Amino acid sequence: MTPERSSGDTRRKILEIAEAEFAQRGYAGAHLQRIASQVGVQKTALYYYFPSKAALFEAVLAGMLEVFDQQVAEVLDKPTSHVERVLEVVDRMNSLLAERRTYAQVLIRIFIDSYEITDSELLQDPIERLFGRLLGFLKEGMDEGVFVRCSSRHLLTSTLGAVVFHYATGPLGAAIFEVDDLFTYDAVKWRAKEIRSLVIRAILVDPEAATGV
Amino acid sequence: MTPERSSGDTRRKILEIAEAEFAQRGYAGAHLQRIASQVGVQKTALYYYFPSKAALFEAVLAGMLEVFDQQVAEVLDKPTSHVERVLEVVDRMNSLLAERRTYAQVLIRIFIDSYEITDSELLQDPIERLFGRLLGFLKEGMDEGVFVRCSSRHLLTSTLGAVVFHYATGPLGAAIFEVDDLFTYDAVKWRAKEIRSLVIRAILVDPEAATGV
DNA sequence: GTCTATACTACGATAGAC
DNA sequence: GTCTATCGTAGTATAGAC
Repeated sequence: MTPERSSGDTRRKILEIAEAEFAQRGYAGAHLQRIASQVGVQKTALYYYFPSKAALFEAVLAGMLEVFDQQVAEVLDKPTSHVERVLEVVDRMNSLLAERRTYAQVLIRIFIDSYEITDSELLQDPIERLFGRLLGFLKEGMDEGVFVRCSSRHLLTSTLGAVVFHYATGPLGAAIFEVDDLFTYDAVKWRAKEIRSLVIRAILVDPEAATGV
Repeated sequence: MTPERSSGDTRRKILEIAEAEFAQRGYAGAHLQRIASQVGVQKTALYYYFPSKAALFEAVLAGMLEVFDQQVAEVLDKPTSHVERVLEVVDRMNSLLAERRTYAQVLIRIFIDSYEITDSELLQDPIERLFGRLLGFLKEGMDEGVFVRCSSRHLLTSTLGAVVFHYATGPLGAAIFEVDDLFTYDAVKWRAKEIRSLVIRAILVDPEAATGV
């Protein structure tokens, strides 16, 4: 093992468990006590790594935003067509939200709980970068005439809501689907197919053209 | 004034303020202290009307679900076409979410925080009724061949996410739109137009047919 | 129907031993 | 780097006066 194994491991483990805790219970509902005991340390040990609960929350959000931004950038920087890229972004989002099952809830909470984090400088930058990237891409597609012409901002929040909300619905959403879990292999594959065809209809000027992409 | 003015008024005022408090801060983040002081009574006075914080939360959710269900039922029971009705439901939702600015957040929290409320009998019924209504309507439209054939459950969560998320985005969403407030008359009218055209493209087999409805 | 007073618990956070 | 001990605050909730 590497020399820093223990040190880096604990910090990473704290972030991982805190992410799940914040996702399920929100900022106020998450308790450092619970996080610490799941990590296997005393509550106060958390303060060695993060100066406060708010700082821990910010670190969790920043980490998640970085992953999102990296994934989105990787797709959008490809030299493929706008049609191909928008579908790949949606696919990638779906996979990411399914693979890391806390992300959808955390992402929605970034907005819903934004009263508590709007003044966080650490997050302003990644948020602006991510949304700027996506808005710019949508506008390009409209200018090229392959995406329907409309408000790119509305299209973005609508699509985001459609894509993300599904995985954030928790037990109640599972009940609607009459399954135990929305994150099984089959459920995710089904979701990918459904959200893809919805996006095709909602965004593309010529939905037929997307067949086979 | 009516004889019961004071009594009914206080209860109503508590519900109204609690709704805003729960919406903004979530269940755990809402404090009875803050609710009481905004109502203008002592914290303990709340316990005269509701036996516990959880009961108050349930009452808030139940009230909101009832309004939603009533609005949806009113539209869906009309003898008009499926195309007309689906657009009117979306319009009505948009108006309702805009008029009562806490609803979007509360609605999303019902799902996201559903770990805390899945065992509430008071809410099971209205939730099932509302979603049953909407799912049945979507299936009917598909059977009639006017809505695109796909999973009605996926279509419902996607559409719900698209419609509701926008108004739940708080200050951060406002920042994306570069406005101070998403609830101004103009902003709401704009949103109505955008979400309507998105729903037309996403749900209707023949989007052109919706012009003029 | 609303108040004062209060019990009990748990939170986030700090200080300092090891 | 993690612990024990502890502080101050604030939470939900109860009992009983008025």
